[in-house]
Amino acid sequence: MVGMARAATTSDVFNAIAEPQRRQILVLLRAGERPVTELAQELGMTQPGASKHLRVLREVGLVRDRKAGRQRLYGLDARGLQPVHEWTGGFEQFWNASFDRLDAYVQDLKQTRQKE
Amino acid sequence: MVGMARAATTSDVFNAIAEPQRRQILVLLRAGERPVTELAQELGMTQPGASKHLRVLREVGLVRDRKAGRQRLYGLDARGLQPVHEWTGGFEQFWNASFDRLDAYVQDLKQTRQKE
DNA sequence: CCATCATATGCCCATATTGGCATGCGTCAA
DNA sequence: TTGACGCATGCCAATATGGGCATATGATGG
Repeated sequence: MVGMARAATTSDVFNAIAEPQRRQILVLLRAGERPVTELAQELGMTQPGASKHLRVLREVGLVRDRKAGRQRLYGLDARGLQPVHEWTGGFEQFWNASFDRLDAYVQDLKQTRQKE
Repeated sequence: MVGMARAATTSDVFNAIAEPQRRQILVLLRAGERPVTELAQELGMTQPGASKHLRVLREVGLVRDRKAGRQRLYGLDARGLQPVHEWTGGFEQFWNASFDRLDAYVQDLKQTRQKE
C-alpha cells in the first residue's frame, strides 16, 4: 500500500456528518421517523441517493431503521453526536480567548520590532 | 460534469475536523503555539504531512500562523468550532430520548404481532 | 401469480483526499 | 557568501466518495 485516501466515512461520526446532506437528513429526522422516499423528496435528492446517505448514517449508528409494511422508516438515534458535542465543547474556553491571543501576538510583534 | 465526490475539505469546518490527525493537531494547539516540526514529531507524522493538515486547518480558519524567525508558529483559533458545537447541541434533547423511542418501537412491534 | 410500490445495490465516472518524496524558498548562523 | 534549518509545495499513487442509472429485492394488493 503506497497511498491512502481518507478514513472510511462509515467508520466514524465526524466523517459521517461532514456531508451537508447527511446533516440535513438528521435535522429532518428530529421531527420524527420518515420513509426513504419522503426524505429524498423533501431534500431534493434521488431515492438511491437518499438510501446511500442513510446507509452511512445507519452504519455509524446515527439512525435506526424499522420495517413498516412496504416502507422502511428511518429514525434518529442522536447518541452518537454526543462525542462530537463534547469534543468541540473542549474548545469552548478558546472561543472568546482567540481575539485576546491575537492581540497578544500583535503586542509581541511590536516589542520585537522596537528591540531591533 | 457527470460525477462529484465530496465538498472540498477546505470549504467547511465539519469536513476539516473529519480527519483524526487534524483533530489531534487542534488538541495539541490548546496548550499553545507550536512550530510545524514540533507538531509533526509529537503526532508521529512527516513534516510535509503536518504542513498539509495545517494548511487545511488554516483555510477554514481554525488555526492562525505567525512567522517567528525561521519557524512558523501555528496557534489555535477555535471560533470556527462553535457552529459545530451548536449544531450537535441541537440534538441534545434526543440523546436521552433515544432509548425511550427504541422502547416505543418494541412496544409497537409487539402490538402489531398480537393483532396478526 | 402478477403488477406495483418502496428500497437497497451494483457499476461507472469524475473528483477529492492523504501519504511519501523530492524540491523550492526564505532565514539564520558562521 | 555559504550551508543548514524549517516549511510549503508539487507530483504521483492508491482510495474513498457522491451522483446518475439500471436493476435486484421484498412486500402488498388484486
